[in-house]
Amino acid sequence: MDRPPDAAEIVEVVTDWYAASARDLPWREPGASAWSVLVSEVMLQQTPVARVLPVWREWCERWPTPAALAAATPGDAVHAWGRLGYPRRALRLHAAARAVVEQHGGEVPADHAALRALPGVGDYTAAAVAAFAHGGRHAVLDTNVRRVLGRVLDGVAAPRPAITRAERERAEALLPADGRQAARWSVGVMELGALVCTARAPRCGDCPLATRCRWLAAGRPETGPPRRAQVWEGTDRQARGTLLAVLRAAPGAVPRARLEDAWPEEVQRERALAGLLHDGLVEELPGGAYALPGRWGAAAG
DNA sequence: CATTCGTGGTT
DNA sequence: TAACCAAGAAT
Repeated sequence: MDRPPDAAEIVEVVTDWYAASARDLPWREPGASAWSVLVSEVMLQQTPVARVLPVWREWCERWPTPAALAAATPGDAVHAWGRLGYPRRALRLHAAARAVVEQHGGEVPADHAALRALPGVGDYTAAAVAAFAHGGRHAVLDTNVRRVLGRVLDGVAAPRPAITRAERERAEALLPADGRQAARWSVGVMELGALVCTARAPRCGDCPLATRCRWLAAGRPETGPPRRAQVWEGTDRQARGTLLAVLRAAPGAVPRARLEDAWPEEVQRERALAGLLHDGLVEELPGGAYALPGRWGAAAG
């Protein structure tokens, strides 16, 4: 449980690098609200920064507080989510906004457990919001941080698919005692993984940890079995995405025939539609039409 | 613990 | 160009 002897050194090197090399992202600005940080973190789950930026700006302008989003319909959130992918995140963010209003007086909580209890907020996002928005001292273990620590400290190219207890305890042991310094270290090591210690073509020549990296010292060995390639053509996900795209583009309700045109294969279309209805991403109207939830009467935009 | 869940840029 | 993959969460 003791801090590794060179922990302070690694933390200092990374935080110095971050101060000089970090991207200028709006949710990192001093004036960013905890709510805007939460919105960014949920949007950034499995979605690249470049695609998040314009949607995040639109959301923050339109719904600057949890109460503002809570007053909208879930369908409005799904619609404004656009093409970020994994649209259930939009639904969960909307549900989180309502929970914040109802259970936390409209203020995004600073407590990790309270954050973790919000819809769409897992271990990573709870730690990130607690740390980045509130200065709390929490280990922030996303895929970037796991990759950097795995390479530098373990000498392996990629971390295991599932996070281990030992990994979490080590990350906690690395944390500076002060919460805000810990947050700076966390965002710094995350940024290092995003910009330098990347999954595919790491730029070890630009890495501040190059002289301390076990993986680089070992000659950057490829370790572990390659991940199974994810198929896309003909999957239920593609069908769901296609159907939801039709509903997103429509001003209001959509007749069933238009969904049948969008995905002619019946068995898969019905399965996908049933899934969307089950998830609450789509609403079935009395007349046999479909719409984003709460947007059946929506005019345009 | 393994699966499911979008999307589009990069290599 | 097909494959890869980008700040995970829920079940």
